[in-house]
Amino acid sequence: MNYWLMKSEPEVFGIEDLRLRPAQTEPWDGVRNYQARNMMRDAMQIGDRVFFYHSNCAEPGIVGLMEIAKEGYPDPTAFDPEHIHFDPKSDPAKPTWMMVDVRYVATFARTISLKALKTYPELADMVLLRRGNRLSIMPISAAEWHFILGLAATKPPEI
DNA sequence: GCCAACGTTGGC
DNA sequence: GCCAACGTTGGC
Repeated sequence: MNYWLMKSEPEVFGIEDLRLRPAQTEPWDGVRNYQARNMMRDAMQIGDRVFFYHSNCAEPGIVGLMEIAKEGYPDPTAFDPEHIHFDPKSDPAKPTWMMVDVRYVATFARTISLKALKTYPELADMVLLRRGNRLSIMPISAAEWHFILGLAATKPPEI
């Protein structure tokens, strides 16, 4: 069992959009970064748990939980010239870009904000909090996972 | 809207 | 292979 964090801009696709999808499941398409691609292709497994992170919004932070519903497979948006994530260099016979399917699990009663996450020494080594980090998909350690779940289950983090 | 940080591109 | 220019991410 692995733990992950995946970012999305809520104005584009937020956790409420996922919750309302048929089967509450959605392909996580459009990732065009090799590190993130490698994690989806090589490491993510069905049943892995995922934090849903809202980025580029009024209150960036972790808003809920998902799980991996389908392991890495080619991202068809890379081959669609009409699509915003079209990549003319990607060969359908040898796909460059991969995606996974995610399934909705839960929405937290309150966002665990980036600002709050930064206040806990237990989370000091989180990839998310490393200076200059821009990965849209990143691993979470088991210790970090359980600590953050504890925050969500108890009183809402202040700040 | 600004801008720091980082990845990618392409000239050489 | 170097590296400057450019584009993107994402917090603020």
